[in-house]
Formats: sequence, C-alpha cells, structure tokens
Amino acid sequence: MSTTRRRSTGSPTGVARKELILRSAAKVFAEKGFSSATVRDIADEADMLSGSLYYYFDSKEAMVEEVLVEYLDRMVRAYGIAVADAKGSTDGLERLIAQALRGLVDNREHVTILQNDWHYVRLMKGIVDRQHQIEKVWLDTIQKGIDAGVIRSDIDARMMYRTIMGAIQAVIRWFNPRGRVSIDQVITIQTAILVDGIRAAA
Amino acid sequence: MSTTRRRSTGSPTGVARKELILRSAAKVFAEKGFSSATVRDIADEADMLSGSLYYYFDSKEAMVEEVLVEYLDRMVRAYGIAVADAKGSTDGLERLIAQALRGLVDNREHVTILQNDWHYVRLMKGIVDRQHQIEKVWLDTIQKGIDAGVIRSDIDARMMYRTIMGAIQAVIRWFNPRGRVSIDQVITIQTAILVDGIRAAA
DNA sequence: GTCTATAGTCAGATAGAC
DNA sequence: GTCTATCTGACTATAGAC
Repeated sequence: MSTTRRRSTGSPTGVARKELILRSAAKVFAEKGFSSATVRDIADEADMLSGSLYYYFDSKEAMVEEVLVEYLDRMVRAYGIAVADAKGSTDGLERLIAQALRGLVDNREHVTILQNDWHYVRLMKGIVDRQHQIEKVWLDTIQKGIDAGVIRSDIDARMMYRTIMGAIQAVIRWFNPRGRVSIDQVITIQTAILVDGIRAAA
Repeated sequence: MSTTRRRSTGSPTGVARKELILRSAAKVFAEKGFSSATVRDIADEADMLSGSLYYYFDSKEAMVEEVLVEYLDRMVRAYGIAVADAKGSTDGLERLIAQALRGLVDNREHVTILQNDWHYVRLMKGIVDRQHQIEKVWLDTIQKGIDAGVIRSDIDARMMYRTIMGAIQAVIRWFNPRGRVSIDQVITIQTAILVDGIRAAA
C-alpha cells in the first residue's frame, strides 16, 4: 500500500485513516460485541460511510483480527521488556503481574473483545500464535522460580499460570479507573495474594 | 399455565416441553453466543419450528434470562448448603471453592453464557439479584475467617472474593472433562494457591 | 400446542459514479 | 479514497390455519 501525504484539511488520510478505523472498531466491538456490532456502527464512529471501510478491510472479521493482533504484539513486547532485567527470587513474576494489570487497564477495549468474543477469534492464527508467545514468557519465568526454590514445586507451572492469569483478567469486569481503588493498589493486592499462594514454604 | 398430561407418544409436552426448550437454548446460546444464536437454531435443537417457541416465551431475551436465573438459583442453594455445616478455620472458604468449581463444570453452558454475553444479561434484574446473593455468601464466609484470625486482615474481603472468583471462573476456558487433569485435582490446586494466598501469617 | 407463511427490518458486502 | 445506491440473504416476531 502506498502512503498518502497528510492533507491540510486536518482530515486523516492513508495510514492515519486506517488507524482511526481500527480505534473505532475496537471501541464498537468492545461496547456491542462482535456479532451485534455492525460495520455501519464502526463507520459512524470513524465519520465515514460503511462502504468506504471496504477499501481498507476485506471483511468485518479482518477488522477484529487486525485490532487484536496489534494489541497482542504490544503486549508481547511489553512482557519481554518486563522480564529482561528481572532480579532473582519472585521478582520476574511480580513484574509480569504488574505489567499484565497495567496492560489490562490501558487496553480495556481489546481485552474486553478477547474475552467476550473468544468464540470468533479463537481460531484466528495470528491471535493464537501470540497468545502462545505470551504463555511461554510466563511459563519460563515461573519455571525459573521453581528451579531456584523460591516457588513451590508441588503444582504444575501451567496450572499456576492459568490461575494467576484468570484472577488478573477478571479485573476488567469490575475495575473502574475513576473509582476508589487505584490500579497500583490492585497490583499490590493481587501480587500479595497470588505470589504468596505459590511461594515455596520458608 | 395449566400442566398437560404426558402423552403416550413419548413426545414431551407441557412443563417437560418447556424444559427441553430451556436445555436447547442453553446449548445454542453457549455455542454461538446470544447475538449470533437464532431462534431457529434453538427450535432445531428442540425439534420444533421457530414459531412454536413463542407459545412458551415472549422473546429471545426472555429465553436467556430464564435459562440463567434457573441456574443461578441452583447455585445459591448449593452455596448455602456448602457453608451451612462448615467447621472453623478456612473450611467454609474451601467448601465454597470446591462448590464453585463443581458447579462450573456441571453447568458449562450457563457459565459460558454468563461470561460471554454479560453485555446482554447484566441489566436483567433476576440475574443481578442472584449474583449479589452469591457474593454475600462469599463475603460473609471470608469475613468470618478474618475475624477468627485465620485469614489475613490487610486486604479487603471483596478484593479477595474478586481475585478468587476470577481465578475459578477462568477454568471454564481451558478445562476439559475428558482431559488428563480431573476437576478434583483442579480443586486441590486452586484451593492450595488461593487459600495459602489469603491465609494469615502463622 | 404446533404448524405454515410472511410481514417488517436490518445485516454484510459490492458496483460504479465522482 | 469516499461516496451513493442497492443486492441478497437472514433475522425476530406475528397471524391464523389446523
């Protein structure tokens, strides 16, 4: 695709246009669900007409896949950075938990779509691949802790991952960014519960 | 509504017919999601024609509400029984965790609908009321443990409830009843992690 | 009670003007 | 690139025969 120079009208074009559509799609899919959201809803949100979206995307499914793959790629990078300079003990795991919770509140719409419309997206290769990359970072970090003797060895690492990630992802359903509990407090609390729960006995 | 005597044909009638429709609806809603599921899908599953469903239900929304309310009522009763004869320490909480996980695998379809189609059902009074009843049983049980000194007092009971319930409900997404890990093993593992995570320091 | 038939609506996607 | 206009199909719900 050839990029287009930005016009002086202030109306976005080219790559910026596509990004606007992706932002609009994320918002509409999160609010209404993939099935109920219509391409007309997305077009309205992006101040276009529905037919125009098909210049950028082949189908409604292609839109949701691109929305989610872009998000998952950012999370893969963020997790990689988080564990890169982790110290010993349970430090790496604590960084992952903090990163997961921050990524959750910073990308509410994407996480909501992934959870609610898992039926539709679970078969998309681009999405499954990146979920596996993320799982690998967590499993490696947990296994290091087990090998070092700081994490209990009587429970399978994958079961720990699933339990911890389940607790974290559920936060999206009740957390209110303008509520009394800050995300930093949530990080402190969930880290306390979950890391204590898998810590090796002293 | 007047009940109908069972006919000798073996074809269910009256109340049994309605229950067949509810079972069919639960299956279809869980598989396709509320929005994508059609009343024709449900009718097919129940061996009827779509128009006939409207003798029993006013709308598609009424079907999903009745499906979920019936399930939540069963869970409210089950939790009540679980804590009724709990001993001290963390025994009550452990019973709730076990009951939640058993209820999850025994009602996969209902739990799936509640999670995936939360958008549609979150406003239905019959559903919200029962969710609050369930939350109350959990909060009371946790608070008793805090008061007795067996559960840590530095974390809000509701935050503990949300973290624990999140970890439990996520199990629906990966648990396979015919897989290598039994539900009893999942109960053992999650109880170990979550109860150790909120236990008061010795 | 269950059927046939259909009203009324709205969806995703496309063709071609500009 | 974005528009207008529209095709084709599927949906929920209803009316009335049986």
